[in-house]
Amino acid sequence: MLIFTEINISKGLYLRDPLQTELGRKIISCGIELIEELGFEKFTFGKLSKKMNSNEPSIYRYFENKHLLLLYLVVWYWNWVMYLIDYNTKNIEDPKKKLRIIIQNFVDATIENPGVAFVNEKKLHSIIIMEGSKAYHTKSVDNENKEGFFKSYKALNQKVADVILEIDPSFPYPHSLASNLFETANNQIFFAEHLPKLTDLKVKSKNYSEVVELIRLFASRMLKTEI
Amino acid sequence: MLIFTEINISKGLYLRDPLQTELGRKIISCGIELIEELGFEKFTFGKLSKKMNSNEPSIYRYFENKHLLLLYLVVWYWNWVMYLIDYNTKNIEDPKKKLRIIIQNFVDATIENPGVAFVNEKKLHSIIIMEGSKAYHTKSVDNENKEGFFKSYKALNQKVADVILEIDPSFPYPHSLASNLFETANNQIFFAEHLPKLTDLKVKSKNYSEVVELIRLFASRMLKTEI
DNA sequence: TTATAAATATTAGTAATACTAACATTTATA
DNA sequence: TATAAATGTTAGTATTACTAATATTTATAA
Repeated sequence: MLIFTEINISKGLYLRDPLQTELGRKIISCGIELIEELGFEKFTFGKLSKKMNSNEPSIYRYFENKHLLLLYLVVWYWNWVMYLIDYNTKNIEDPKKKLRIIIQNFVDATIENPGVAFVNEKKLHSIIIMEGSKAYHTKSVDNENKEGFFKSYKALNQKVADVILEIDPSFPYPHSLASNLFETANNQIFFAEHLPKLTDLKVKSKNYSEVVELIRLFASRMLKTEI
Repeated sequence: MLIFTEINISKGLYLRDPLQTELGRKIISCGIELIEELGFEKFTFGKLSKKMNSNEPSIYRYFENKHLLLLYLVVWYWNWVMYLIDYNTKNIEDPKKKLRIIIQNFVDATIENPGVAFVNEKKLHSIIIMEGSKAYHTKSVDNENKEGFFKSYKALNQKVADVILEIDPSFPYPHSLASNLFETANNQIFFAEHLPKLTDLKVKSKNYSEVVELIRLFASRMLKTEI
């Protein structure tokens, strides 16, 4: 069995590794709770420190600012999805079956058994849906890309692109399709929950089965074969 | 010829209609310049007032906060794309041809002739690519939806969904495909410009022809007919 | 066990942001 | 010319996004 580790998180993302200490793990767990509750704009390190019964300077010793904490969580999520895909596609040869599993894990990386005690995967998933794109839609994205902060997303994307090419080696846009399936999954869930006129899906109480069906149909038609 | 007006912008979005005064139009034009330059996080009304040689309280008489100014610009963009589509698909019967024109206008709503003197469409387009999704990925989205702030996006989406259904009346996800084509266009441009490993496209100096090709292939395969 | 280092907490501070109130001045309109 | 509307000016508050300095607690090593 694979072990889920965070060795893929770039050093530069944090000042002190939050996984190594109790306080660091509390920043992650309470940070997830509070960002999910308040939304990223209203979330501050001051409020987080109160929730943790700690203090602002201690948090600043771990993360330079709240943007890098969000990015850390998003990178964590990408690693978590990568782990789930690796784990669930192990020993599976059929690339179509692999893509089916990938889609399932794209849509709902929360139904799997708990990964790490201090990470609430359901709330992390909510943060990805609501705040995820803010982690890279910033003026600093190019510098952060140079620092290697997005290599998890790229690795995940490359893995999916490879499966796409296994299914159809002549498909001209494997990377675009891979990122599109991932982004579309998150986006259509957001629309279903907040702007339902922009989608045909119904999502009731976090039941994402219709989303899986949609993404499978998208993938099937794009690759001209039943996924 | 159609006239591009802003009657579709909900009253609640602003405190005083910026189109009615010189100062209001300056808020829009300088706001576009400055958000594009600084990014939305670093953009403040204080900086904007200095750029305009005006003052903060005057800006606050038009917009409650910078989030609503961004949303105003995004709604403007949706209306602008809607206008372009209406204008360019006028008297065209063939729904496939209509969808082709829609895709062209999704990808690049800037190559058309200038709409309104005080709006720099190229910079507005850059803002949409970089900051657009922040206009609705907030905790206030449900309230703002109730206020009708997203009716422009819904109307645009419905128009495209109708064309999709003209092409294939049995297609099960017309609204999802419509929103997906729009979001994918913006997203793949962002990736091409900032995280190129996540796409197969090359975008050099704002030449989006490859993006149009990609979206056309996506649409063609989804609808099982050459668009 | 004690010495020492490392981590955390406390206090206090600054500059910037996100506003609001009160009032003065300019500009438009009746 | 009177009046209202719009804009400008000044001044203020609460919050945010940090940082510095120092005290205290906790872990580890001699």
